[in-house]
Amino acid sequence: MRLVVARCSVDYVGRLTAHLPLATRLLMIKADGSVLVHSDGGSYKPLNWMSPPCRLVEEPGRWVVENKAGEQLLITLDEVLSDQQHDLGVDPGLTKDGVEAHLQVLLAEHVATLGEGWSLVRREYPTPIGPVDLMCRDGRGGSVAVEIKRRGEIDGVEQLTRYLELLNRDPLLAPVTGVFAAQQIKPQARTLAEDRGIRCVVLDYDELRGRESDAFRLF
Amino acid sequence: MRLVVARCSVDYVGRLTAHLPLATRLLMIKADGSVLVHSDGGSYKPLNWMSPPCRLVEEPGRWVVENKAGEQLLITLDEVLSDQQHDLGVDPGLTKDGVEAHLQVLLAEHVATLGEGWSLVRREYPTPIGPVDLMCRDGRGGSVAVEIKRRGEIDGVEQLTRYLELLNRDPLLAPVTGVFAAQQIKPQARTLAEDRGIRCVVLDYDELRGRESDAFRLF
DNA sequence: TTGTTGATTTCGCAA
DNA sequence: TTGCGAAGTCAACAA
Repeated sequence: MRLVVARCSVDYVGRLTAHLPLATRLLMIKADGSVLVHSDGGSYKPLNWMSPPCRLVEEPGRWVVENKAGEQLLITLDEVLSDQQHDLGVDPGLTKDGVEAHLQVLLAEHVATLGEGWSLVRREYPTPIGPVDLMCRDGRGGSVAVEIKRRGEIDGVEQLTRYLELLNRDPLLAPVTGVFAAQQIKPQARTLAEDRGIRCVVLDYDELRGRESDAFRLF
Repeated sequence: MRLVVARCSVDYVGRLTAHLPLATRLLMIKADGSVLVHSDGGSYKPLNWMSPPCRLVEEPGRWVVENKAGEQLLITLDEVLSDQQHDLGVDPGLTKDGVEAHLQVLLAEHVATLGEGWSLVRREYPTPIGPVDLMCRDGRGGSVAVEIKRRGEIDGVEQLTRYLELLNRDPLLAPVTGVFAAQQIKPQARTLAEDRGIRCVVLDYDELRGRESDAFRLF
């Protein structure tokens, strides 16, 4: 990785046109040729960048970074304040926990959270327009499609609605009711869901994880 | 901005739990206290980070970055290979062109692109569930709601459908037809739209911009 | 290769 | 401040 601190102006021409006037910035050139232009603030997103695969051509006082699609990042260097190279090697990468997939696994193991006598038919129940997160049977044996989101927004309700419309065409399955389960449900999503007869359930991740621990403690 | 190259391991505990095993990485500490952990590859997104506002506490061999919500980024330093500080100053920032807002302005000024005798009623026509991008009248005086996207996907069709359903409840306005206008319309979105009687129009940004230039040339 | 969905999304605008 | 939609979204995963 090469780190250059320089007074520069930057122009991007590609999916849009963007210009950065002259200022001092950090230019990060990664081993794969990608370039990031960072200022001293903002979030993790660079002011401007070129994603790999791309190639950097260095001319005196000017860098041209171009990718296959013809998008260009032009960096005009006014003054280079620092230029250093480091060999970082390949990164072993990140391990995560706590995302939607985990929520799905947890709720699948504890469908009783949704109601007494509920049982799981299957996780990732296949339909022609995509898998339903959970297919369950409620206490009276009725089919229930459950859509799980970390944050419940209108899109999720629309998605579940499409599943329900399709599933209810199957006479062997119908009637299929719907449950929209999320850690947080936005008011507009809740209104739309309930207007369509879909039940909303707010999930408590820590509580589900707690039940998980309890289950382990039995052994 | 402070740039540290170090062999380190990183743990994030917050909205999720994530771990980075020992490796050589770039640690970028911005003036606002935010920290970015970059490897020599991947995209512009860091492997791990803490967004501002947050504060960094330096202990021997260990950095603790914490924000108000109690999310923590723990960096365990094994060996510091480089540590340098640069004064970048405040960045003047980015100017953009070519986004959806501009498309909306351009099409509003050239609704005739959509059909002969068409006129604009108003841009950002308000409804209880959000503003319709353009409300127009077609050559025969019929109301038309236009949804504009850069890339037309299913979400946009759903959105327009909700608007149309609502607008058609108003007897003074009904019947309201729909136009889904985008620079690019995905096949699935087109199928869904046309199935619902919504007309699809592919916009040519350069052509609209050209008409704009033509208009200026008249003066 | 293409499409779909999630994201510690981030970012910008408007109410 | 909050909420919502767009993003040069990116990235992972399935078809």
